[in-house]
Amino acid sequence: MSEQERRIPEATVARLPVYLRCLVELADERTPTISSERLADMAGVNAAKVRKDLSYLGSYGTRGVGYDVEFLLYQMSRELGLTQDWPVVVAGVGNLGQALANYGGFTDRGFPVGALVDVDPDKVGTSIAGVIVRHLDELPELVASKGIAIGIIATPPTAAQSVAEKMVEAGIGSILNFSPSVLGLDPEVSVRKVDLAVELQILSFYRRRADGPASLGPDGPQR
Amino acid sequence: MSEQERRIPEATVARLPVYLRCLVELADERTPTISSERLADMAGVNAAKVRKDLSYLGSYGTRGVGYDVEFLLYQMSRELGLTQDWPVVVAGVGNLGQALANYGGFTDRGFPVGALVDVDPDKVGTSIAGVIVRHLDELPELVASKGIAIGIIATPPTAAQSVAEKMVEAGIGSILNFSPSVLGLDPEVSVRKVDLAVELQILSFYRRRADGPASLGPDGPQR
DNA sequence: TAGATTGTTAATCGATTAACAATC
DNA sequence: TAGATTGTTAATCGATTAACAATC
Repeated sequence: MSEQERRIPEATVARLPVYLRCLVELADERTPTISSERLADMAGVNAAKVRKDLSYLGSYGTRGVGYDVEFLLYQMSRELGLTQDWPVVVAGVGNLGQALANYGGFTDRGFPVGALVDVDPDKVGTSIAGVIVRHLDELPELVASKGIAIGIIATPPTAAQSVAEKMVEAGIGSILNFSPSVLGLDPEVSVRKVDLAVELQILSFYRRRADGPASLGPDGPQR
Repeated sequence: MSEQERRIPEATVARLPVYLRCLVELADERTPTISSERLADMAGVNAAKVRKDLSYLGSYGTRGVGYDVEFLLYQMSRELGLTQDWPVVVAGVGNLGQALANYGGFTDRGFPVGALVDVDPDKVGTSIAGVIVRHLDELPELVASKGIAIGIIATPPTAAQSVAEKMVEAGIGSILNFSPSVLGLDPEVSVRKVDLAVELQILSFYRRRADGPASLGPDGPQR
Protein backbone atom coordinates (compact mmCIF):
# COMPACT_ATOMS: atom_id res chain seq x y z
CA MET A 1 0.00 0.00 0.00
CA SER A 2 1.80 3.13 -1.14
CA GLU A 3 1.46 3.95 -4.85
CA GLN A 4 -1.88 4.66 -6.51
CA GLU A 5 -3.75 4.92 -3.22
CA ARG A 6 -6.36 2.19 -2.73
CA ARG A 7 -9.58 1.68 -4.55
CA ILE A 8 -11.62 0.20 -1.72
CA PRO A 9 -13.50 -2.94 -2.81
CA GLU A 10 -17.27 -2.78 -2.68
CA ALA A 11 -17.47 -5.69 -0.25
CA THR A 12 -15.10 -3.89 2.10
CA VAL A 13 -17.08 -0.63 1.93
CA ALA A 14 -20.19 -2.54 2.97
CA ARG A 15 -18.37 -3.85 6.06
CA LEU A 16 -16.79 -0.58 7.19
CA PRO A 17 -20.02 0.64 8.86
CA VAL A 18 -20.15 -2.60 10.84
CA TYR A 19 -16.61 -2.13 12.09
CA LEU A 20 -17.44 1.50 12.82
CA ARG A 21 -20.29 0.51 15.07
CA CYS A 22 -18.03 -1.91 16.95
CA LEU A 23 -15.43 0.81 17.38
CA VAL A 24 -18.02 3.23 18.75
CA GLU A 25 -18.99 0.61 21.29
CA LEU A 26 -15.36 0.02 22.24
CA ALA A 27 -14.72 3.76 22.54
CA ASP A 28 -17.76 4.06 24.82
CA GLU A 29 -16.20 1.46 27.13
CA ARG A 30 -12.89 3.28 26.97
CA THR A 31 -11.12 0.30 25.43
CA PRO A 32 -7.85 1.76 24.17
CA THR A 33 -6.79 -0.83 21.58
CA ILE A 34 -8.36 -3.75 19.75
CA SER A 35 -6.87 -6.69 17.87
CA SER A 36 -8.15 -7.86 14.52
CA GLU A 37 -9.12 -11.09 16.24
CA ARG A 38 -11.42 -9.40 18.77
CA LEU A 39 -12.83 -6.92 16.28
CA ALA A 40 -13.60 -9.85 13.98
CA ASP A 41 -15.53 -11.56 16.78
CA MET A 42 -17.57 -8.43 17.41
CA ALA A 43 -18.31 -7.86 13.75
CA GLY A 44 -19.08 -11.49 13.01
CA VAL A 45 -16.37 -11.96 10.37
CA ASN A 46 -12.90 -13.53 10.43
CA ALA A 47 -9.69 -11.84 11.46
CA ALA A 48 -7.96 -12.08 8.09
CA LYS A 49 -10.84 -10.19 6.53
CA VAL A 50 -10.68 -7.48 9.17
CA ARG A 51 -6.97 -6.94 8.58
CA LYS A 52 -7.38 -6.90 4.83
CA ASP A 53 -10.33 -4.51 5.04
CA LEU A 54 -8.56 -2.15 7.44
CA SER A 55 -5.42 -2.22 5.32
CA TYR A 56 -7.34 -0.40 2.58
CA LEU A 57 -7.71 2.57 4.92
CA GLY A 58 -3.97 2.67 5.58
CA SER A 59 -1.51 1.03 7.95
CA TYR A 60 -3.19 2.13 11.13
CA GLY A 61 -2.37 -0.88 13.31
CA THR A 62 0.66 -1.59 15.47
CA ARG A 63 2.21 -5.04 15.23
CA GLY A 64 2.10 -6.90 18.50
CA VAL A 65 -0.45 -4.41 19.88
CA GLY A 66 -3.49 -3.99 17.62
CA TYR A 67 -5.40 -0.93 16.50
CA ASP A 68 -5.87 2.26 18.52
CA VAL A 69 -9.65 2.45 18.88
CA GLU A 70 -10.03 6.23 18.83
CA PHE A 71 -7.61 6.70 15.95
CA LEU A 72 -9.18 3.98 13.84
CA LEU A 73 -12.63 5.33 14.64
CA TYR A 74 -11.60 8.74 13.38
CA GLN A 75 -9.96 7.43 10.22
CA MET A 76 -12.93 5.26 9.42
CA SER A 77 -15.45 8.05 10.00
CA ARG A 78 -13.41 10.25 7.71
CA GLU A 79 -13.25 7.58 5.02
CA LEU A 80 -17.02 7.05 5.22
CA GLY A 81 -17.66 10.79 5.03
CA LEU A 82 -19.24 10.85 8.47
CA THR A 83 -17.39 13.81 9.89
CA GLN A 84 -20.38 15.88 8.88
CA ASP A 85 -24.15 15.43 8.98
CA TRP A 86 -26.04 14.46 5.84
CA PRO A 87 -29.67 15.55 6.13
CA VAL A 88 -32.18 13.21 4.48
CA VAL A 89 -35.64 13.69 3.03
CA VAL A 90 -38.21 10.94 3.47
CA ALA A 91 -40.70 10.77 0.61
CA GLY A 92 -43.97 9.10 1.54
CA VAL A 93 -45.23 9.26 5.11
CA GLY A 94 -47.30 6.09 5.25
CA ASN A 95 -46.59 3.43 7.86
CA LEU A 96 -42.98 2.97 6.91
CA GLY A 97 -42.24 6.64 6.23
CA GLN A 98 -43.66 7.66 9.60
CA ALA A 99 -41.69 4.98 11.38
CA LEU A 100 -38.51 6.12 9.66
CA ALA A 101 -39.23 9.75 10.57
CA ASN A 102 -39.80 8.79 14.21
CA TYR A 103 -36.83 6.45 14.30
CA GLY A 104 -34.13 8.31 16.22
CA GLY A 105 -31.38 6.07 14.89
CA PHE A 106 -30.83 8.18 11.80
CA THR A 107 -30.24 11.47 13.55
CA ASP A 108 -27.99 9.74 16.08
CA ARG A 109 -25.75 8.54 13.28
CA GLY A 110 -25.48 11.80 11.42
CA PHE A 111 -28.47 11.53 9.10
CA PRO A 112 -31.06 13.97 10.49
CA VAL A 113 -34.47 13.98 8.87
CA GLY A 114 -34.38 17.41 7.25
CA ALA A 115 -37.66 17.13 5.40
CA LEU A 116 -40.72 14.97 4.84
CA VAL A 117 -42.75 15.04 1.64
CA ASP A 118 -45.95 13.43 0.45
CA VAL A 119 -48.67 14.16 -2.10
CA ASP A 120 -51.68 13.38 0.07
CA PRO A 121 -53.40 16.68 1.07
CA ASP A 122 -54.47 15.03 4.35
CA LYS A 123 -50.83 14.49 5.26
CA VAL A 124 -49.25 17.69 3.93
CA GLY A 125 -49.12 20.21 6.75
CA THR A 126 -49.15 17.66 9.56
CA SER A 127 -46.11 17.35 11.78
CA ILE A 128 -44.17 14.13 12.42
CA ALA A 129 -41.32 14.03 14.92
CA GLY A 130 -41.23 17.82 14.81
CA VAL A 131 -40.94 18.05 11.03
CA ILE A 132 -43.81 19.43 8.97
CA VAL A 133 -44.81 17.31 5.99
CA ARG A 134 -44.49 19.33 2.77
CA HIS A 135 -45.81 18.67 -0.71
CA LEU A 136 -43.56 16.70 -3.07
CA ASP A 137 -43.58 19.69 -5.42
CA GLU A 138 -41.63 21.70 -2.86
CA LEU A 139 -38.74 19.25 -3.03
CA PRO A 140 -36.31 21.47 -4.97
CA GLU A 141 -36.60 24.33 -2.47
CA LEU A 142 -36.38 21.95 0.49
CA VAL A 143 -33.26 20.28 -0.87
CA ALA A 144 -31.64 23.66 -1.36
CA SER A 145 -32.68 25.24 1.93
CA LYS A 146 -32.10 22.23 4.19
CA GLY A 147 -29.00 20.97 2.41
CA ILE A 148 -30.55 17.59 1.77
CA ALA A 149 -28.03 15.01 0.57
CA ILE A 150 -29.94 11.75 0.56
CA GLY A 151 -33.45 10.81 -0.50
CA ILE A 152 -35.34 7.97 1.14
CA ILE A 153 -38.20 6.50 -0.87
CA ALA A 154 -41.01 5.12 1.29
CA THR A 155 -43.82 5.61 -1.22
CA PRO A 156 -46.03 2.97 -2.80
CA PRO A 157 -44.19 1.17 -5.62
CA THR A 158 -46.21 2.89 -8.34
CA ALA A 159 -44.87 6.30 -7.29
CA ALA A 160 -41.26 5.29 -6.67
CA GLN A 161 -39.79 5.91 -10.13
CA SER A 162 -41.31 9.34 -10.53
CA VAL A 163 -40.37 10.38 -6.99
CA ALA A 164 -36.81 9.19 -7.61
CA GLU A 165 -36.62 11.25 -10.79
CA LYS A 166 -37.86 14.31 -8.92
CA MET A 167 -35.22 13.76 -6.25
CA VAL A 168 -32.49 13.61 -8.86
CA GLU A 169 -33.84 16.73 -10.58
CA ALA A 170 -33.82 18.48 -7.22
CA GLY A 171 -30.11 17.72 -6.92
CA ILE A 172 -30.09 14.60 -4.76
CA GLY A 173 -27.35 12.14 -5.73
CA SER A 174 -27.93 9.32 -3.22
CA ILE A 175 -31.15 7.35 -2.81
CA LEU A 176 -32.24 4.67 -0.37
CA ASN A 177 -35.17 2.84 -1.93
CA PHE A 178 -37.57 1.01 0.39
CA SER A 179 -40.10 0.40 -2.34
CA PRO A 180 -40.02 -2.91 -4.18
CA SER A 181 -39.54 -1.11 -7.51
CA VAL A 182 -36.33 -1.32 -9.48
CA LEU A 183 -35.35 2.26 -10.25
CA GLY A 184 -33.97 3.31 -13.61
CA LEU A 185 -31.81 6.39 -13.10
CA ASP A 186 -28.66 8.05 -14.38
CA PRO A 187 -25.82 5.72 -13.28
CA GLU A 188 -24.17 8.70 -11.59
CA VAL A 189 -26.84 8.46 -8.88
CA SER A 190 -26.05 6.06 -6.03
CA VAL A 191 -28.99 3.85 -5.20
CA ARG A 192 -29.33 1.28 -2.46
CA LYS A 193 -32.40 -0.84 -2.10
CA VAL A 194 -33.96 -2.35 1.01
CA ASP A 195 -36.74 -4.76 0.16
CA LEU A 196 -38.32 -6.39 3.18
CA ALA A 197 -40.27 -9.02 1.25
CA VAL A 198 -37.11 -10.04 -0.61
CA GLU A 199 -35.35 -10.68 2.69
CA LEU A 200 -38.19 -12.88 3.87
CA GLN A 201 -38.24 -14.76 0.58
CA ILE A 202 -34.53 -15.47 0.85
CA LEU A 203 -35.10 -16.81 4.36
CA SER A 204 -37.91 -18.92 2.97
CA PHE A 205 -35.56 -20.42 0.39
CA TYR A 206 -33.00 -21.50 2.95
CA ARG A 207 -35.66 -22.73 5.30
CA ARG A 208 -37.10 -25.05 2.69
CA ARG A 209 -33.76 -26.66 2.00
CA ALA A 210 -32.16 -26.16 5.40
CA ASP A 211 -28.79 -26.81 3.82
CA GLY A 212 -27.75 -23.41 2.53
CA PRO A 213 -25.37 -20.92 4.11
CA ALA A 214 -26.94 -20.59 7.53
CA SER A 215 -26.12 -17.06 8.54
CA LEU A 216 -26.50 -14.38 5.92
CA GLY A 217 -26.51 -10.62 5.96
CA PRO A 218 -27.50 -8.42 3.08
CA ASP A 219 -23.93 -8.69 1.86
CA GLY A 220 -23.30 -12.37 2.40
CA PRO A 221 -22.54 -14.75 5.21
CA GLN A 222 -22.07 -13.18 8.62
CA ARG A 223 -19.41 -15.61 9.75
CA MET B 1 -27.40 -29.40 -15.89
CA SER B 2 -28.41 -32.99 -15.27
CA GLU B 3 -26.26 -34.89 -12.77
CA GLN B 4 -26.02 -33.84 -9.11
CA GLU B 5 -28.93 -31.39 -9.35
CA ARG B 6 -27.91 -27.76 -8.81
CA ARG B 7 -26.61 -26.16 -5.69
CA ILE B 8 -27.97 -22.67 -6.27
CA PRO B 9 -25.31 -19.97 -5.66
CA GLU B 10 -26.03 -17.52 -2.89
CA ALA B 11 -25.90 -14.56 -5.27
CA THR B 12 -28.51 -16.22 -7.46
CA VAL B 13 -30.81 -16.96 -4.52
CA ALA B 14 -30.73 -13.29 -3.59
CA ARG B 15 -31.88 -12.36 -7.11
CA LEU B 16 -34.68 -14.91 -7.47
CA PRO B 17 -37.16 -12.80 -5.45
CA VAL B 18 -36.47 -9.87 -7.77
CA TYR B 19 -37.23 -11.97 -10.84
CA LEU B 20 -40.28 -13.31 -9.06
CA ARG B 21 -41.67 -9.85 -8.57
CA CYS B 22 -41.12 -9.05 -12.24
CA LEU B 23 -42.91 -12.24 -13.23
CA VAL B 24 -45.88 -11.40 -11.01
CA GLU B 25 -46.12 -8.06 -12.74
CA LEU B 26 -45.93 -9.71 -16.17
CA ALA B 27 -48.56 -12.28 -15.19
CA ASP B 28 -50.85 -9.46 -14.02
CA GLU B 29 -50.59 -7.91 -17.49
CA ARG B 30 -51.25 -11.28 -19.08
CA THR B 31 -47.88 -11.28 -20.85
CA PRO B 32 -47.51 -14.92 -21.98
CA THR B 33 -43.73 -15.15 -22.49
CA ILE B 34 -40.65 -13.12 -21.63
CA SER B 35 -37.11 -13.15 -23.02
CA SER B 36 -34.04 -13.04 -20.79
CA GLU B 37 -33.30 -9.68 -22.38
CA ARG B 38 -36.57 -8.08 -21.30
CA LEU B 39 -36.60 -9.73 -17.88
CA ALA B 40 -33.06 -8.44 -17.36
CA ASP B 41 -34.23 -4.90 -18.14
CA MET B 42 -37.06 -5.18 -15.64
CA ALA B 43 -34.85 -6.63 -12.93
CA GLY B 44 -31.97 -4.23 -13.52
CA VAL B 45 -29.38 -6.87 -14.35
CA ASN B 46 -27.91 -8.21 -17.59
CA ALA B 47 -29.36 -10.91 -19.78
CA ALA B 48 -26.49 -13.38 -19.38
CA LYS B 49 -26.99 -13.29 -15.63
CA VAL B 50 -30.71 -13.90 -15.98
CA ARG B 51 -30.14 -16.94 -18.16
CA LYS B 52 -27.48 -18.33 -15.87
CA ASP B 53 -29.63 -17.73 -12.79
CA LEU B 54 -32.71 -19.31 -14.35
CA SER B 55 -30.70 -22.29 -15.56
CA TYR B 56 -30.16 -23.29 -11.92
CA LEU B 57 -33.91 -23.83 -11.62
CA GLY B 58 -33.97 -26.09 -14.66
CA SER B 59 -34.29 -25.72 -18.43
CA TYR B 60 -37.57 -23.90 -18.39
CA GLY B 61 -37.06 -21.66 -21.42
CA THR B 62 -37.75 -22.30 -25.08
CA ARG B 63 -35.06 -21.32 -27.57
CA GLY B 64 -36.24 -18.70 -30.00
CA VAL B 65 -39.24 -17.92 -27.79
CA GLY B 66 -38.27 -17.16 -24.21
CA TYR B 67 -39.77 -18.23 -20.90
CA ASP B 68 -43.43 -18.97 -20.23
CA VAL B 69 -44.33 -16.43 -17.56
CA GLU B 70 -46.86 -18.51 -15.62
CA PHE B 71 -44.76 -21.64 -15.72
CA LEU B 72 -41.58 -19.87 -14.61
CA LEU B 73 -43.53 -18.04 -11.91
CA TYR B 74 -44.75 -21.35 -10.55
CA GLN B 75 -41.34 -23.01 -10.66
CA MET B 76 -39.69 -20.07 -8.99
CA SER B 77 -42.32 -19.85 -6.24
CA ARG B 78 -41.84 -23.52 -5.61
CA GLU B 79 -38.06 -23.18 -5.46
CA LEU B 80 -38.35 -20.27 -3.01
CA GLY B 81 -40.78 -22.21 -0.85
CA LEU B 82 -43.54 -19.70 -1.47
CA THR B 83 -46.31 -22.13 -2.30
CA GLN B 84 -47.36 -21.87 1.32
CA ASP B 85 -47.62 -19.06 3.87
CA TRP B 86 -44.92 -18.57 6.48
CA PRO B 87 -46.34 -16.71 9.46
CA VAL B 88 -43.93 -14.33 11.18
CA VAL B 89 -43.64 -12.94 14.69
CA VAL B 90 -42.50 -9.36 15.17
CA ALA B 91 -40.62 -8.84 18.45
CA GLY B 92 -40.65 -5.25 19.63
CA VAL B 93 -43.55 -2.99 18.77
CA GLY B 94 -41.85 0.39 18.87
CA ASN B 95 -41.92 2.66 15.83
CA LEU B 96 -40.40 0.15 13.47
CA GLY B 97 -42.22 -2.88 14.85
CA GLN B 98 -45.58 -1.13 14.58
CA ALA B 99 -44.84 -0.01 11.06
CA LEU B 100 -43.90 -3.55 10.10
CA ALA B 101 -47.07 -4.91 11.71
CA ASN B 102 -49.20 -2.39 9.83
CA TYR B 103 -47.32 -2.87 6.56
CA GLY B 104 -49.58 -4.96 4.39
CA GLY B 105 -46.74 -5.99 2.08
CA PHE B 106 -45.80 -8.99 4.20
CA THR B 107 -49.20 -10.65 4.27
CA ASP B 108 -49.60 -9.99 0.54
CA ARG B 109 -46.44 -11.92 -0.17
CA GLY B 110 -47.19 -14.90 2.01
CA PHE B 111 -45.70 -13.75 5.31
CA PRO B 112 -48.71 -12.94 7.53
CA VAL B 113 -47.98 -11.39 10.90
CA GLY B 114 -49.05 -14.25 13.15
CA ALA B 115 -47.95 -12.70 16.41
CA LEU B 116 -46.53 -9.59 18.04
CA VAL B 117 -44.52 -9.67 21.24
CA ASP B 118 -43.00 -7.07 23.53
CA VAL B 119 -41.98 -6.81 27.18
CA ASP B 120 -43.48 -3.39 27.91
CA PRO B 121 -46.63 -3.86 30.07
CA ASP B 122 -48.11 -0.74 28.43
CA LYS B 123 -47.92 -2.42 25.05
CA VAL B 124 -48.83 -5.99 25.96
CA GLY B 125 -52.58 -6.43 25.46
CA THR B 126 -52.94 -3.64 22.92
CA SER B 127 -53.95 -4.49 19.38
CA ILE B 128 -52.02 -3.55 16.24
CA ALA B 129 -53.41 -4.30 12.81
CA GLY B 130 -55.82 -6.73 14.41
CA VAL B 131 -53.16 -8.67 16.27
CA ILE B 132 -52.94 -8.50 20.06
CA VAL B 133 -49.48 -7.83 21.46
CA ARG B 134 -48.41 -10.66 23.76
CA HIS B 135 -45.61 -10.87 26.27
CA LEU B 136 -42.26 -12.17 25.03
CA ASP B 137 -42.52 -15.01 27.55
CA GLU B 138 -45.45 -16.44 25.64
CA LEU B 139 -43.32 -16.91 22.54
CA PRO B 140 -43.04 -20.73 22.72
CA GLU B 141 -46.82 -21.21 22.84
CA LEU B 142 -47.37 -18.62 20.10
CA VAL B 143 -44.83 -20.25 17.81
CA ALA B 144 -46.49 -23.60 18.31
CA SER B 145 -50.10 -22.48 18.04
CA LYS B 146 -49.70 -20.04 15.13
CA GLY B 147 -47.14 -22.07 13.22
CA ILE B 148 -44.61 -19.24 13.28
CA ALA B 149 -41.68 -19.86 10.95
CA ILE B 150 -39.77 -16.59 10.96
CA GLY B 151 -38.83 -14.14 13.70
CA ILE B 152 -38.42 -10.44 13.01
CA ILE B 153 -36.36 -8.51 15.54
CA ALA B 154 -37.41 -4.88 15.89
CA THR B 155 -36.27 -4.40 19.47
CA PRO B 156 -33.66 -1.97 20.80
CA PRO B 157 -30.14 -3.32 20.14
CA THR B 158 -29.56 -4.21 23.80
CA ALA B 159 -32.40 -6.73 23.74
CA ALA B 160 -31.68 -8.23 20.32
CA GLN B 161 -29.36 -11.08 21.31
CA SER B 162 -31.55 -12.35 24.12
CA VAL B 163 -34.71 -12.09 22.02
CA ALA B 164 -32.98 -13.98 19.21
CA GLU B 165 -32.00 -16.75 21.60
CA LYS B 166 -35.57 -16.99 22.86
CA MET B 167 -36.81 -17.25 19.30
CA VAL B 168 -34.41 -20.09 18.58
CA GLU B 169 -35.41 -21.86 21.80
CA ALA B 170 -39.03 -21.51 20.79
CA GLY B 171 -38.25 -23.37 17.56
CA ILE B 172 -37.77 -20.53 15.10
CA GLY B 173 -35.05 -21.26 12.52
CA SER B 174 -35.10 -18.07 10.43
CA ILE B 175 -34.53 -14.55 11.74
CA LEU B 176 -34.70 -11.14 10.10
CA ASN B 177 -32.74 -8.74 12.30
CA PHE B 178 -33.54 -5.03 12.07
CA SER B 179 -31.47 -4.15 15.10
CA PRO B 180 -27.91 -2.97 14.57
CA SER B 181 -26.59 -5.82 16.74
CA VAL B 182 -24.57 -8.67 15.32
CA LEU B 183 -26.24 -11.85 16.55
CA GLY B 184 -24.29 -14.85 17.72
CA LEU B 185 -26.42 -17.96 17.20
CA ASP B 186 -26.15 -21.60 16.25
CA PRO B 187 -25.01 -21.58 12.60
CA GLU B 188 -28.03 -23.76 11.76
CA VAL B 189 -30.21 -20.70 12.22
CA SER B 190 -30.62 -18.52 9.10
CA VAL B 191 -30.16 -14.86 9.90
CA ARG B 192 -30.50 -11.89 7.62
CA LYS B 193 -29.79 -8.39 8.76
CA VAL B 194 -31.28 -5.09 7.63
CA ASP B 195 -29.43 -2.14 9.10
CA LEU B 196 -30.78 1.19 7.96
CA ALA B 197 -27.88 3.26 9.27
CA VAL B 198 -25.40 1.00 7.49
CA GLU B 199 -27.18 1.64 4.20
CA LEU B 200 -26.97 5.39 4.72
CA GLN B 201 -23.30 5.15 5.65
CA ILE B 202 -22.53 3.24 2.48
CA LEU B 203 -24.31 5.94 0.48
CA SER B 204 -22.26 8.51 2.36
CA PHE B 205 -19.04 6.76 1.35
CA TYR B 206 -19.88 6.81 -2.34
CA ARG B 207 -21.16 10.34 -2.14
CA ARG B 208 -17.89 11.57 -0.74
CA ARG B 209 -15.88 10.07 -3.54
CA ALA B 210 -18.49 10.19 -6.28
CA ASP B 211 -16.46 7.64 -8.22
CA GLY B 212 -17.64 4.34 -6.81
CA PRO B 213 -20.09 1.89 -8.35
CA ALA B 214 -23.00 4.20 -8.85
CA SER B 215 -25.99 1.98 -8.44
CA LEU B 216 -25.93 -0.55 -5.66
CA GLY B 217 -28.43 -2.86 -4.06
CA PRO B 218 -27.87 -4.79 -0.87
CA ASP B 219 -26.31 -7.48 -2.99
CA GLY B 220 -24.20 -5.41 -5.31
CA PRO B 221 -24.59 -3.21 -8.34
CA GLN B 222 -28.09 -3.02 -9.80
CA ARG B 223 -26.94 -2.67 -13.39
C1' DT C 1 14.64 -11.07 23.95
C1' DA C 2 10.06 -13.55 23.49
C1' DG C 3 5.40 -13.11 22.50
C1' DA C 4 1.87 -10.94 20.02
C1' DT C 5 -0.15 -9.19 16.16
C1' DT C 6 -0.12 -6.67 11.89
C1' DG C 7 0.17 -6.16 6.79
C1' DT C 8 0.69 -8.53 2.62
C1' DT C 9 1.20 -12.31 -0.45
C1' DA C 10 -0.57 -15.96 -3.00
C1' DA C 11 -3.77 -19.59 -3.42
C1' DT C 12 -8.49 -20.52 -3.73
C1' DC C 13 -13.08 -19.84 -4.30
C1' DG C 14 -17.28 -17.92 -6.14
C1' DA C 15 -19.63 -14.65 -9.31
C1' DT C 16 -19.93 -12.33 -13.67
C1' DT C 17 -19.86 -11.98 -18.46
C1' DA C 18 -19.24 -12.67 -23.42
C1' DA C 19 -19.72 -15.74 -26.82
C1' DC C 20 -21.82 -19.17 -29.43
C1' DA C 21 -23.59 -23.81 -30.56
C1' DA C 22 -28.01 -25.80 -29.98
C1' DT C 23 -32.56 -25.55 -31.23
C1' DC C 24 -37.24 -23.72 -31.19
C1' DT D 1 -35.98 -22.23 -43.76
C1' DA D 2 -34.48 -17.85 -41.29
C1' DG D 3 -34.61 -15.43 -37.19
C1' DA D 4 -34.67 -15.48 -32.38
C1' DT D 5 -33.26 -16.85 -28.12
C1' DT D 6 -31.84 -20.24 -24.81
C1' DG D 7 -28.42 -22.96 -22.10
C1' DT D 8 -23.71 -23.66 -21.32
C1' DT D 9 -18.88 -23.05 -21.74
C1' DA D 10 -14.80 -20.78 -20.64
C1' DA D 11 -12.50 -16.61 -19.63
C1' DT D 12 -12.27 -13.03 -16.41
C1' DC D 13 -12.93 -10.63 -12.45
C1' DG D 14 -13.42 -9.79 -7.56
C1' DA D 15 -13.60 -11.58 -2.78
C1' DT D 16 -12.00 -14.66 0.75
C1' DT D 17 -8.70 -16.98 3.37
C1' DA D 18 -4.51 -19.11 5.24
C1' DA D 19 -0.05 -18.40 6.01
C1' DC D 20 3.87 -16.03 7.45
C1' DA D 21 7.55 -12.54 7.33
C1' DA D 22 7.88 -8.12 9.40
C1' DT D 23 8.03 -5.75 13.47
C1' DC D 24 6.18 -3.74 17.73
